[in-house]
Amino acid sequence: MARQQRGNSPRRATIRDIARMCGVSVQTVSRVINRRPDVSPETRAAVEAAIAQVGFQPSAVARSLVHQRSSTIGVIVAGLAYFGVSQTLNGITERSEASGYALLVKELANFETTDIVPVIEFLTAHRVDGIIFAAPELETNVRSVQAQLPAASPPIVFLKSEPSPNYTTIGIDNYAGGRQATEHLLALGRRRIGHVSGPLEWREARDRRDGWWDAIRTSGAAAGPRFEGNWSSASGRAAFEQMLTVQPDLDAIFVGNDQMALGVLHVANARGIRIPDDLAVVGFDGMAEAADFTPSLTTVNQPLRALGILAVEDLLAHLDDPDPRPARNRMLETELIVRESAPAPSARPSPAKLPPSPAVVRAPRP
Amino acid sequence: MARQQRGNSPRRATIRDIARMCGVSVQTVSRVINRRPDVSPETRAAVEAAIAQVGFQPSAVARSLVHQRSSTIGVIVAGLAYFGVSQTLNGITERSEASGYALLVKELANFETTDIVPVIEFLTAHRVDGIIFAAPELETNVRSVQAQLPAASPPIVFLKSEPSPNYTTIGIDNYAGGRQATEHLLALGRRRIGHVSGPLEWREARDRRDGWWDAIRTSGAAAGPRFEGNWSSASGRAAFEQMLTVQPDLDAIFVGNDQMALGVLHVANARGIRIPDDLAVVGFDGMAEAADFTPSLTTVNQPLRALGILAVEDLLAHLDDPDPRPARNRMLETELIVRESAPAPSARPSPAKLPPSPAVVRAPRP
DNA sequence: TTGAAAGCGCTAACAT
DNA sequence: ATGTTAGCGCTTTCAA
Repeated sequence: MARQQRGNSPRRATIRDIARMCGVSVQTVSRVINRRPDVSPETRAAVEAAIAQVGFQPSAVARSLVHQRSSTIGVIVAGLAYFGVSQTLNGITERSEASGYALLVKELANFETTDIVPVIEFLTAHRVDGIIFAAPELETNVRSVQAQLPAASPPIVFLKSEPSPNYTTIGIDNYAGGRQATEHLLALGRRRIGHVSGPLEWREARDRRDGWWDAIRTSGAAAGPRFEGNWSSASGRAAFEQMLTVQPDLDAIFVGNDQMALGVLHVANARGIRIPDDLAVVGFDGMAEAADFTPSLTTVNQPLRALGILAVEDLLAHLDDPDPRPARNRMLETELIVRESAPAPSARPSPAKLPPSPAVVRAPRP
Repeated sequence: MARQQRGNSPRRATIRDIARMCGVSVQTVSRVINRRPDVSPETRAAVEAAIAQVGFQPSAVARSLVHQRSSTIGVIVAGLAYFGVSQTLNGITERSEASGYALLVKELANFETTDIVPVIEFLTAHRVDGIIFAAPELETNVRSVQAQLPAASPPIVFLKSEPSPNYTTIGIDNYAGGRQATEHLLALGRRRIGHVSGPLEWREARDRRDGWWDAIRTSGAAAGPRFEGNWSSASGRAAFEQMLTVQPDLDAIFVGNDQMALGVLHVANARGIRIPDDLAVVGFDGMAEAADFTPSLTTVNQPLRALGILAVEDLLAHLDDPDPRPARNRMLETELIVRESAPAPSARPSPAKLPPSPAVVRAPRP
């Protein structure tokens, strides 16, 4: 094992060292490094030999300084521990990697962080070529971020579902997803449909709740109970237990994410509540494990990786755009995955055909 | 909404612009930026006003060039979609953020990637101050990485469990964890203990299997069947189904991770196999959701976040170290979390006291 | 307290 | 095919 791990002590070779070693100018070395054609084969060989010999690596820092480009995308995240966030980051890394871009990742200390200026400034100071704001959309944070954007920032894509005329956004249609889930339950003939939501500071949580609520209202069914969790399975368990005390005759429940749904299933199994006969359950996220819950979970799949991939692609496509481009807004669709916890309506005849879902109607929400 | 999202078009203000605006030298501006004391209050005020006016941000790139430091840590990951990897990254971001370090993240295209040279070179070219190699440890990759380390690389910490005299490593004791799990099952009086392993190219998978195997051998019990999964719950389901055809009278099973354990529980529940009465199950990872599996899962908890945190701390503590430091090797302990799927021995009297676990004995493995 | 000069490592633009 | 000059934006001497 020849080489030791080492600090920066032995001064790193520079382009000038190589030039001296070969008796050529730095320019020639630069040409070799950048695979320019206008170098004689012999010179090229000599330079390459020298480079290999001393293990020279051109400084990307110096290059960035000259080019005013870093081949780096800044990513702002929060809550990497959450399924959605980490899946999205996964898509971002995958796609940026494929185009030779590195990621400069900054994680917000907490979700409520409204002072994002230092974070953005850190990234722009590092001259990232673009920024992806992938922190969950809270009541306050995104709007304030936008208001605070420094004058000269690179292109930025917000991963949020509220479109804006001034900023590029890519989001997932959580509202439609919530409706989709609830309409599925209605189609099953269920009429007492509860909801366990995520924390309502999260826009995702509010949108899903709104979808649930509007679907119920539209159907003419009575409002069901709603309790709030914090996305964890433990909180789903707690919320469901509370809900049972309030309304024991629930016949369906739409849960804001798959993990909380796991908690619901746990309680139901423990209490002998039969799923889906006594209680139909639909989750949200589409995590792979949901297929192996007991029983397997019907859920609304989110294209989270795609979200990350599209964000990078949008950025790459518009890196060179002149100033005040029209903002691009894009919304991705969810998809219902039907499993045992809320089977297809054909499996159990639905008592009445539901009217087709009319135009969106928003109403006061529980 | 005042400011528009914009490209790089309006040339970014530099320190020189500020200097001209204030009629001072660049040096003075630099002093203000760096909060040096030797600037008159009036000058400082004027400079700060100008900076605020044009939204000037000093270029971190230029600074890095001068300082030969980037306040950036390079992270090499693979399989961000996996629970362990993402949890560890979570710890890394948290800790580095706290110290003002940014993360330059590169994801390997796939696990088998043995040619990591370009990745390392990318990071060193960007003059990261340190590198954390957080890709899962495969049969081949880590060793080859170490052999290929470029001459002048910054300090590197390998997140792997095989200690090395030449490189700093931090790992989790998967072998002990596997033993721990299996000994728990033995203490429950189980004697026909199967194992669903992860892909055996992964060192984590091999170590856990070895722990299982050695615990069984040590106890004098007969070897149980072993099947290999790919960490997913679906693969756990498939592996367990195969296992049942081979050995239907299994009374316990140690599963290489919690997700595959979920698959096992799914099959058991579907077939009416009672857990833990007919079959005791122990998983590995300690993911929070395991508490809400049906039944709740006994599992071996891994300190994954701690792993990330310690990696960063090690790096930060040794950034300025001169050359060939003695390598530091560290191993973190796992912890058994006892739940319903394999309850504490007191719950059901164990037939015989097991001898205390003797020194490690490795034997040919299934 | 302030400024001038040199240089970090590289590339673009113009020589030759 | 190769070299020279200038400069990217900043900080570090060293002077004044």
